Amino acid sequence: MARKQSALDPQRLDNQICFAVYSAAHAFNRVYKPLLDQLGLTYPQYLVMLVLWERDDVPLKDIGEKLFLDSGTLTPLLKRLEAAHLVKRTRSSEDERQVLIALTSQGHALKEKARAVPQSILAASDCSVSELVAMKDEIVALRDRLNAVIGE
Amino acid sequence: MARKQSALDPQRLDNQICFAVYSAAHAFNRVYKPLLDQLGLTYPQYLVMLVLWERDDVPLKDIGEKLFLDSGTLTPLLKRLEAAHLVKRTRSSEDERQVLIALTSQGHALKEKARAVPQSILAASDCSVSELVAMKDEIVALRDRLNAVIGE
DNA sequence: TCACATTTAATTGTTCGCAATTGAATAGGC
DNA sequence: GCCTATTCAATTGCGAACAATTAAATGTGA
Repeated sequence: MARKQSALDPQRLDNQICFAVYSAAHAFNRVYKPLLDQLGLTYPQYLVMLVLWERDDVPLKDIGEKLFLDSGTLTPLLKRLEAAHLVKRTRSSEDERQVLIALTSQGHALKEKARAVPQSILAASDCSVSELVAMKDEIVALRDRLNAVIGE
Repeated sequence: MARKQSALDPQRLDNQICFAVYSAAHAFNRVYKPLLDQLGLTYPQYLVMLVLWERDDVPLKDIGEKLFLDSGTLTPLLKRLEAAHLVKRTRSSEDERQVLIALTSQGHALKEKARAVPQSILAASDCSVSELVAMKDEIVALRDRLNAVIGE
């Protein structure tokens, strides 16, 4: 039974959860794009803004830990957000190694304009909130198990 | 009840399924990295090889449709695979617009070396196969709904 | 046949994402 | 205090990812 075998073949593209996650991430990105264009943000920039809207004046390192990104990604990204007058970067006076990221008034104001984004995404998902929450929790749990393996 | 409110706030990072998917994709990538380094492949290159191991001598366009990638991504990627002697790119004689991608003998041979990869990923997932299959199917269904919205 | 639209890859420019390195600031042991 | 290790951000280089454009081949309708 060739069909049954291919349905179990772990080397088949369609059987790989990783490709499912990878392609879903790209699909989300394409849905977000037109929404975020109106805000003048890319998706990773939007993630940084979400972090800052929750807590302002945060070290770069903390943003990196929340988003699983390092300074090689964040430094140029934050410079672009600064060039767009959404954040300010200042060295901490207590610890000169740290760079603190603070919202500007424009950065604060953008939160209101961004309020409609999650609703649009929910609509595009065509799925109940409870289903999405359940999926999200499963995916987060899987991600955390994977990250635990890396940390070894 | 501040806690309950934040647990429902759709503008909070932790409540966004998209971030769950995005960060899980990166976590997978980090688990794959050391495995694929041994094969001399990046993850997107590995995906292309998976497609070719299923069916050889495929137009670039077909690879793009399977992986949801366009020529802007695939053309340079395939040139790198060609430089690594894993594939050959030739113009179709029936339709000169198309570029056909064929495995070299080295490209074929790599399939055997790659056989251990899915098992390592499964182990890192620390999860039963049936659970992973169920999650995969849910994520694929979500992805397809998102892609349907984009196509409108 | 000829004009026009469509399809397909390639190219250009911008932004991520990360490994590896560098350099400055801080912490800890002596 | 002094030497060393650690921490943190920035930098460099490479490989995606994608929008927008270009160019060539093919298809289609008058």
